[in-house]
Formats: sequence, C-alpha cells, structure tokens
Amino acid sequence: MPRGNGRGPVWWHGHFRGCGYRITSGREAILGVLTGADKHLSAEDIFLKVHRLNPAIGLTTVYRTLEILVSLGLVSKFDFGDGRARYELAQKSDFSSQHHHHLICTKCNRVIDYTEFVDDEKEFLRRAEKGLSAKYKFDIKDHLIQFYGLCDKCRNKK
Amino acid sequence: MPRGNGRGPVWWHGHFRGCGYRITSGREAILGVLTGADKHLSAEDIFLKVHRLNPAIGLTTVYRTLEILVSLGLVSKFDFGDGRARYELAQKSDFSSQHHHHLICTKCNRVIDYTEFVDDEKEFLRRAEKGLSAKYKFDIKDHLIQFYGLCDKCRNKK
DNA sequence: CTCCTTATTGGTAATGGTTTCCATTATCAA
DNA sequence: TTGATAATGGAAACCATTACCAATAAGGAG
Repeated sequence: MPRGNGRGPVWWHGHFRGCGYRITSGREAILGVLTGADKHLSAEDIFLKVHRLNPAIGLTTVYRTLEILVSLGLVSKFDFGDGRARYELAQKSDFSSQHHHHLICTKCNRVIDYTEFVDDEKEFLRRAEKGLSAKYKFDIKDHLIQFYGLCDKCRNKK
Repeated sequence: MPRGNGRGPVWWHGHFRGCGYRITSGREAILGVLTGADKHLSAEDIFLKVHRLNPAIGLTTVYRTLEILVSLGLVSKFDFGDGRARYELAQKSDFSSQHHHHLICTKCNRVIDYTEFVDDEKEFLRRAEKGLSAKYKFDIKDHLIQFYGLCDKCRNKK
C-alpha cells in the first residue's frame, strides 16, 4: 500500500524509476507538499512550503519537478488567467481524483472546484467531441471548461 | 448607419464618447485593423498592421487601447495558453458576432473557431449555471470552453 | 562499500509579453 | 483660440518562467 510518511518507497517512486528519473530529496519534498495540499498551488506557493522543510531547494527545481510531474500525468496544471499557473495532484494515493472544473471569481481570484453536473457535462462533451472531430478532422485530447463571475463574498460588496 | 470608411463618425465613436474617451488617430487605426481582421490577433499582430498604416503609433498604445476596448465589451480577449493574448472584435458593425468557441491544436497552435453545437451547449450551460449559482451562491457572468488536440495536419505527422 | 557516469541541483542571468513612468503632444469643450 | 487634461511613445520596470553552467549527488557496476 502506498505510503507517504518518510522512509520507504512511496506511490510515485515507481513512476519516476520507470522513466529513468532519480529519487531526490527535493522531489520528495515537492511531492510531499503536493500530497498534503488541499488546493491548487502556484509554483511559488510550493516553493515557499518546500523551503520551510528544506531551505536548500531552489525555485528552479520546483519548476523542473513540476514539469516532469505534469508530463507523467501525476500533476495537473491549471491556468486561471491571473498570470501564474496552478498545480494540483492528479491522483491522491490509490484514488483517482474526481474530474472537476472551476468557478473563478473575477474580483478576488478565489477558485471553487465543483464536480456537479458531470453527467450532463459528459453527455454534452461526448456529443460535441464526436461532432467536432468529424467536421474538423480534429483529434480532441482534452477540454477546458471554466465559469467566471462573482463569489458569494464579492457579489455582496459594493 | 455605422460606417468605417474614414472621415465621419463610426459605430464605436458613441461608445468612446459616452465613457469620456477621446477619439484619436491611433484608436481609429487600431479599430480599423480589428474591423478588417478575420481572426484573433495578438497585440503584436495588431501593432504590426497598425504600424504599416501609421508608423507613429506605439505598441504601448495598442495595449492601452485594447484594454479599453475589452473593458467596454467591444473586443474579446482570449488566452490560448501560448503566452500571448489574442483579441477579436466582439461585434462587427450592427451585427453581433456569433458566440463561438475554439479548437486548439497543441502541436502547431492553430485555432479553429466553431459555432456548432451551440444549442446543445446552451442547454448544458443553462443547467450548469443555474445549478452552480444556486449551490455555490456564485454569480456566473461568463464561461470558457476550449478543446485541445491535434488538427488534421498534425495528426497525420509522426 | 567504493567508484564513476551522468542526472540533478541552485543561483544567476536571460526571456518575452505586458505595464508603468514621465515628459511631450493632441483632443475638444468653453 | 485657448486651456485643462487625456493620450501618447519610448524606455525602463515587471514578473512568471526558462536557460545556462559549474558544482553536487543518485545509484548501478564492480
């Protein structure tokens, strides 16, 4: 069973080994932060948290490790339009994280995850992808759906 | 009837005046380029075209004017994830442009507009927005839907 | 365990799109 | 025509991200 509590091999070691990547203390720390995070973090957020655990780890390493993790599909990268990317574990431990999208407050930049309406969405996406693939000979690999507006706090402010 | 052929007032003059903005030759040129464009242009694209009409107009003015146009809702700003924003007239002359979304090729960055499936989409969005607004007390103002994949040219390359 | 190849590292400099600054110029209401 | 002030352009600043490079460390071979 995968563990993340220090010494022994953890769930992601296999993914790294299998691709020829080495296990380093920097990568351990970064994965540790991502595993413990409950929301999308920017590279700098991650750097600051990692820095508290191990001040020797540099921002460059954070970016490089995140790039690897995204390419391995272990981490998802999001763009909320505020000029900095956010990162989030794509799977936690054994469990695949649920597919979800985001509500983005255009005033305070708060981001709310939602997993509702996935059935509606699945059906819509299935039809759209099928139709668009055929019409434009486009091989659709992924999609992005985001809603923008005002969160409950901001909508009540003048 | 709105015109865009040089001397007299054109369709957007009223929008500018109404907000206290002045009509300048730079803004005329930029709006002219946008009106004549048939696809999303980057700020630099617009600058280069404007520069051919009037070399005195600087890149800064292009950015500033685009910011105003977006804030007035006359121009839409898109982020296709390649690090530069794209701009497109939100309405052409009297006609509202059709609501559309984008297929983005992750290999060559080509962008295909599509207006298909808007009925499906409208229905899906209507339900999603209604449900999400209620559940999260989120006042949804806008949405973003994009599909990523390989265009017909790139999918056939190794 | 030790050695050796080479992936990885951190700090710094560079990148590139976008913004800010500021002195100069142009718009347009009076 | 004039004056208040919005708009301008060019250069510098900004800022997240990337490239570079000499120093370090992971981990397989022996």
